[in-house]
Amino acid sequence: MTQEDPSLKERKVISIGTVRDLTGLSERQIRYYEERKLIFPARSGSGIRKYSFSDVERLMEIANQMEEGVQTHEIRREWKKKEKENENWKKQMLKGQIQAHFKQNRN
Amino acid sequence: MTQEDPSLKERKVISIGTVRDLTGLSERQIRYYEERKLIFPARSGSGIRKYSFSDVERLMEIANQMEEGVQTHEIRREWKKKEKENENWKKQMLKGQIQAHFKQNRN
DNA sequence: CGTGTAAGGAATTCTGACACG
DNA sequence: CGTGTAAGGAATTCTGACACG
Repeated sequence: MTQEDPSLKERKVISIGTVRDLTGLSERQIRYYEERKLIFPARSGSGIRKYSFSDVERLMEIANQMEEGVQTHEIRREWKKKEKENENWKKQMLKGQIQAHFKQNRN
Repeated sequence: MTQEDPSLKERKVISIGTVRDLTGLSERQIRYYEERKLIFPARSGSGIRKYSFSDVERLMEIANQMEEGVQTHEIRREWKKKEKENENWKKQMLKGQIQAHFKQNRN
């Protein structure tokens, strides 16, 4: 109904204590993963970290990787890789769209 | 992906300061509307109020009503009324489903 | 490297109350 | 009735550091 929904999952509104409860991680761990550039909370005016549901999901993925013994460094590397692949995929899709468009016009 | 999504909007994870920022209402107002049974935050173990995105939406509707000069009492009354109507509507739908089912079986 | 913890301070939240109207 | 505010206390969060390994 109210149209501001699209990004509910991305809104940074959850503070670290709640994230702790949601993920089962310690605050120390959550802050550390930020230090290692795995997670990027927003900050309230007074400097308090605010997380989104997306961030919470991400933290749970990180927790899984860590359990498997993967180092934060590796997690970050893999993440960036997938990010790049995703971008390329989007580019290809766009290309396809454009070609399809011209094809249609020629018929 | 992670299957716990359905209720993202209902998860009580936002504390009152953030709700204040999101709605523009004062904390006093937010607590008062709770006192008047218009909103029902959860409580953390230590007694801190936690709101959902749904609650935030609701608060914005309340704010609109209040601006129009409607009393909390009236808002509550109207709300309960709509709730009841909604329940009846669901019952009717269910009835329809059942009838359709039997009809199909007879053919 | 990843995480626990004690330390000190700042910001948040809570309740009950007085105020105005 | 609806809301502001000062009051005192409890819970939360923050950072930088020491510890272990």
